[in-house]
Amino acid sequence: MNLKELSNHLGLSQTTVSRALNGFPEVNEATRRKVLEAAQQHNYAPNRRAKSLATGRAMSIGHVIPVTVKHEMVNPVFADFIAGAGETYSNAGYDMLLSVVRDHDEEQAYRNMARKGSVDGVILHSPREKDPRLNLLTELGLPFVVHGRIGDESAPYSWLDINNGHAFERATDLLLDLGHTRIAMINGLEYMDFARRRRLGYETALKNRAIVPDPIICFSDEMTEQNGFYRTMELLSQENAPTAILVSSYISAIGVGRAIEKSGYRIGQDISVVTHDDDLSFLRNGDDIPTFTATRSSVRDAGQRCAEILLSQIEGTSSPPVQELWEVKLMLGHSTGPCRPPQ
Amino acid sequence: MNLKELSNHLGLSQTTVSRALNGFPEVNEATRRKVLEAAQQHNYAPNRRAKSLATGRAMSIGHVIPVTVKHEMVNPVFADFIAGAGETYSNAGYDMLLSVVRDHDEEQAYRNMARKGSVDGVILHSPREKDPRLNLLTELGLPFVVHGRIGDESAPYSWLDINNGHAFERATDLLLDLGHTRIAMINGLEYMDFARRRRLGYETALKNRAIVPDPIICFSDEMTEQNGFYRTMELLSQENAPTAILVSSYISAIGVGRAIEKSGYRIGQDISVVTHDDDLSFLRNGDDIPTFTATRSSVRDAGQRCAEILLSQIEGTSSPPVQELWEVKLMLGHSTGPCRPPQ
DNA sequence: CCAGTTATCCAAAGCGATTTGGGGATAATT
DNA sequence: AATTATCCCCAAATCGCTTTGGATAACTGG
Repeated sequence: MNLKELSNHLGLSQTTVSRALNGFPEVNEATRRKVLEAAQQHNYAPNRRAKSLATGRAMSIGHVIPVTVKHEMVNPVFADFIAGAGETYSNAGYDMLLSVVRDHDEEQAYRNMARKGSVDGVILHSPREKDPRLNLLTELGLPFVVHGRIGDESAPYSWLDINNGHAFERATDLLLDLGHTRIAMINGLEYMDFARRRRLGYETALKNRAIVPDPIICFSDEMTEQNGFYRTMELLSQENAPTAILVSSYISAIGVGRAIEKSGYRIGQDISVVTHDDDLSFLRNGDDIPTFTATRSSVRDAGQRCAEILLSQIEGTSSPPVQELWEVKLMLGHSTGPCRPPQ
Repeated sequence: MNLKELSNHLGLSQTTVSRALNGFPEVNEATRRKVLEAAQQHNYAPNRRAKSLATGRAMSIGHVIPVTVKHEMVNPVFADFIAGAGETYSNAGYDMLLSVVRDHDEEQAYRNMARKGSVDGVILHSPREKDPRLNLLTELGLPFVVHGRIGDESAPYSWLDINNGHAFERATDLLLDLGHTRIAMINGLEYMDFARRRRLGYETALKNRAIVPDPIICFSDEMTEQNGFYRTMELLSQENAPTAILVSSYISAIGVGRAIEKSGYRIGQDISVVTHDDDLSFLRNGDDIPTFTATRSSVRDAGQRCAEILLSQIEGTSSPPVQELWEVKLMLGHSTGPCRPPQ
């Protein structure tokens, strides 16, 4: 059933039917009712592609999801981010277009979306410190919102980020306050902006107490459970092993925990652990008292808010860029305790 | 740059330019070269919406991702499934349309996709034993492939499933062979077809050894880390506590492991654990020797294959339904050992 | 009673592609 | 030389919607 058939059936013009359905004022209320009824009865909904072509709006938002070539890995936080964003989209009548690509093909993916006109805007995921996609998208004239930040946050683009630096500075301070001085860090890939900022926060806290960061106990890699495990095994076998570990992802922290247990230590007693926690729906960090002491921020909420910002950017009239920096909660859990060096 | 502009620029008709780009034979090779060059140079690509409208093919595939109202949870296996499927789609020039909805709104989501003509086919996720979506999609005339199976697999629809029943029967047999007789099960929601089949496999194995399944040690719930943890704590505090636990998801198994450690037992020594493992990219179950003994099957491979089947269904000429049942590997890891009842 | 509104509706022109049904050269065949 | 094929190309219709620019009839106030 298409518009022509429906309007023939009703003995009305396509114009009137279209206007009735889209809520224009110049149509009699009685007619509108008839139209709406008939539409419902015949299960009619305007063809999306035709509508898009006529209005010039794709009514869909693109997400480019990179798969790392290195480990063929897709970041699991996307699941929750997308759950948040998706809800906002549906409510506003937008579709979500996903493009899953090898991480080095990301630029081309954005370029294609723009060329083919299949989206009205995009969310930029996993920003790097210097990210060519910033210029690319600006150049393409495609509205976008960055989940995170590019190194240079003074540029006039919209972003939503958590205060990674402050979060990790506080986390480090907490450990220092507990008496730990040899604090390891198992970070994400540090060409990612969030990881770089976390590292800076960590170093700031150390330097404030005149502790020189030791590269031997700092790792930067993909945030898998396995990396958490192996890096921790490595740390614990060192001569001057750390008494505390700062972790960039809850998933890695699970591996960290496994390694600590396996080595015969107890988390929170022999070794303290603080992790960042994206509050993933399938991996909640405890109920009232968290399993891991953590800096927590819901990535799902971020998805929802990013989507809102993007839609208002698209529908609003050239509004100024929105830039939001969210502070994170520091949740005290069972994984931290006073420094008590082994042996 | 659109087709009209490009053809004006070239001094050719739109017809010829379109045919040149789409590889039709009735265009001079010299002309075609010129057209391709100009297209490249002006960064032209046909507008997706216009092309779709003209051809009547949306060139996109829909996925409906349910978020459970209960725990606001999105199943993390989607990330990997979609990574697999996405690759197939891009290679074939298809887009992926994601619709994230509350789990009780799923039907409406499929219905909308069909009405609005925004997709050429869909993947049906998380099938139930009796699933109304089967009839719905058939009725809507929308090509689809089920990831999993509906209870009645004799119906003529395409599906790709792993042999859940056999997998869990083997897993249970393994535990029985190790001398365990009191084997608990922490399963997914049993209105889901996969969970039901796993339960049946488990019961079959028990009955073959004349053991009556005990409902006190069988749980059916969402597969979160937390559920794994709490159910295990519950099990271990029982009078006649089980010596082995069968788990339906690697994520829950992590919680199971945490509970076992926390209770002062050792996994694989005091308590044996076998889990199903979807081989998630961010949660690999060990390298050579798995952390957990597991029935393993890559959900990413499943995504890729489901996409292939769906595309061939859409492009092929009314081919018969494809039904594939994959056997899973049983990987021996560190989490199983001979029965050695505590105390 | 008449010009000026107001309330409703419609025909037709887009949107940007594909595709149908020729048409004019040029080459090949009688 | 006339006819037929073959090659290459084009004008125009089409997909299903929105939107522009009226048109008609009823209603208003002076």
